[in-house]
Amino acid sequence: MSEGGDEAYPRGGLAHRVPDLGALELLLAVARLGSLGRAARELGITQPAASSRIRSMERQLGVALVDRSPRGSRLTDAGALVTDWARRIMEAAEAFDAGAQALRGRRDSRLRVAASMTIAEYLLPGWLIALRALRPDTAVSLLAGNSAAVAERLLADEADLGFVEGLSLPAGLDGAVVAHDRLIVVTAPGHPWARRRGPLSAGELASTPLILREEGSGTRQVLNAALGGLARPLLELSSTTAVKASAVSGAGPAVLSELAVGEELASRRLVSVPVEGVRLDRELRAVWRTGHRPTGPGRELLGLTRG
Amino acid sequence: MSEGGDEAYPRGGLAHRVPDLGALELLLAVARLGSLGRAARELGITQPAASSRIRSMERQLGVALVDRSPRGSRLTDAGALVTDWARRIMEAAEAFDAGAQALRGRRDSRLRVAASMTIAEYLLPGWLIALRALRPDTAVSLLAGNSAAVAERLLADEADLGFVEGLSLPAGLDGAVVAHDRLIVVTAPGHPWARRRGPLSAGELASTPLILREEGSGTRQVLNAALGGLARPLLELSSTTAVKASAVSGAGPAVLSELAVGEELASRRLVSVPVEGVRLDRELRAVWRTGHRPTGPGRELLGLTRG
DNA sequence: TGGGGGCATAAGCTGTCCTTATGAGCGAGG
DNA sequence: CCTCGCTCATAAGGACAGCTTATGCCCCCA
Repeated sequence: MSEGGDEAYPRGGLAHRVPDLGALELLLAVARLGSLGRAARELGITQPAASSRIRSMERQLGVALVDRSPRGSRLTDAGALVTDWARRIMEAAEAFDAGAQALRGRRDSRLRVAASMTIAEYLLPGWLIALRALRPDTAVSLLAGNSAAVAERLLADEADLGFVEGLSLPAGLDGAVVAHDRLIVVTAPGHPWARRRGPLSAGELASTPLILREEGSGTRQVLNAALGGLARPLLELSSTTAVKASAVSGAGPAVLSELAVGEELASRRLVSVPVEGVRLDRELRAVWRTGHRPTGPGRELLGLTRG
Repeated sequence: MSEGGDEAYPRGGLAHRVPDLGALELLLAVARLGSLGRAARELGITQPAASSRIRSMERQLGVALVDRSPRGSRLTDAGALVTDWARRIMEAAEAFDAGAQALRGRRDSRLRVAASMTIAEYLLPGWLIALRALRPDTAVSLLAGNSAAVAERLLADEADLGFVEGLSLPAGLDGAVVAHDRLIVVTAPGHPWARRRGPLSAGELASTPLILREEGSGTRQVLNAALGGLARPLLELSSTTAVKASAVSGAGPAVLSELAVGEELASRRLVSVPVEGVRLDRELRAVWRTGHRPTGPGRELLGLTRG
């Protein structure tokens, strides 16, 4: 009765419980600039719009985010925390944007990149953000495919720079290693393997049912090759996220690319289990047509990946 | 002339170039379920709404995302990539939601947590997500503050479980180490320090101007303590993101929490420089009132953090 | 040859977010 | 002392995005 109607939080998807990207962007601007009005101006809206938007975000979250004063606005303690979490979302959005922009593949792009999936998914967006910071006017186009497709594009001079994962270099191409994609075995911290003394042997790994991506996926292929046979699936899931979620909830050990679980390892939601006697390393290479080492923006991007 | 008007991408903030969270959520559902209609039903909207929303997302991005057929919809190659990137955004949004929900701090929460900033910012959301997976009905409330405030809450029995960073345990509390917050020195891959043979000495670090958070920040305090004096700032910035961005763009070496740069290290936008002779490690502890080791949901959460 | 699942289109409604216009608190300077 | 300049809040109106219902077409299968 006396308990108004705002107790229960909104049902429905995440999107109804998390402020939209525009609101988060505004919050970050307020945090940085110290005033609603200045933040509004920076985003090209009016001060009342900003005021109302922040207010409705506070209502949605049920938390006061900014201390308003006649001399500006500062974040509350809770606001600082929310802002930090919001920043993570915006960083992911920035990566999305960088990738999507390249994917749009305008024909007038100054740099045409062809990349394999793992690289395009995990690494390229970060590189593109860095490249954008360095050379804001470089338009990049991206084509994603397997190693053979990447090689084909390069040889047909339809791409300036490629990225492939795999052991050998396709014919007609030169390359340089830019990163390593290491498959790792992970479990929830409560799993017996998390407390092992010594590393896992190849035999143990091969004989234990694992949470895996579906047959045919890249990581599954690498794992099969490394084990010299077929890995035994405990669960077969169609997305890396699903695999991670299962592992976190303790369903069993999973095998995943190291690139996919950085966050979970850092927060100890997952623990890495050492393995010996198996080559789970895979080299990720930048490649180009023999004798056509990239110049201009391609060289720039290459520099970002190799240091 | 002949080039319509959709060549230039929309001006304005990221929010105008990245689909909103609802659209991304829908895309993930389509990817998972293989049909627009099923995805619509899962999200509680109608099939035409889903159809139109996906279509406008494709228009916004300038890329076909799904192959529609009379027998369902599957992602295109580009769509799979976009979906992967979208998943990262949604994961960050999930962490935001978990944190914000706890921050709302309803009085009927079954588990009251008090945590220091670093932990609340980087680790706690992940733990809360894991806890939610394990015990969906556990309502958690979060209060963030410094170590003294956390101790005070616990001693006043206003919190069931605390998390503090620091060397010593406040009086009246028991605790257990759950993680380590290590400050690391990072540079852009092009920086001379990235190619060093041996580790950096404390003296070199102390005498080199660094990109740092502002005086008074937690990381700055730890750094000063470790160096036994004052670090020399090359730039003083007020957010971790700004520090990272400066370092990535090559402005100089920066000192940051390892937790803040996982992604950048993995993609080699930043490189970690080893340091010797300095204790940049800081232990992160779970704490509780002496003799009141948490039970129920608190024990559960503790288990997630310690394995 | 229906029936059912899939998707697309059209028309109408609603709510959100923007704008402009205005007012009120606080501090600095003539 | 008063006014200017900055801050934020409120009110009223308009534009647009996204939802719904209603429909149609396509394909497969029984």
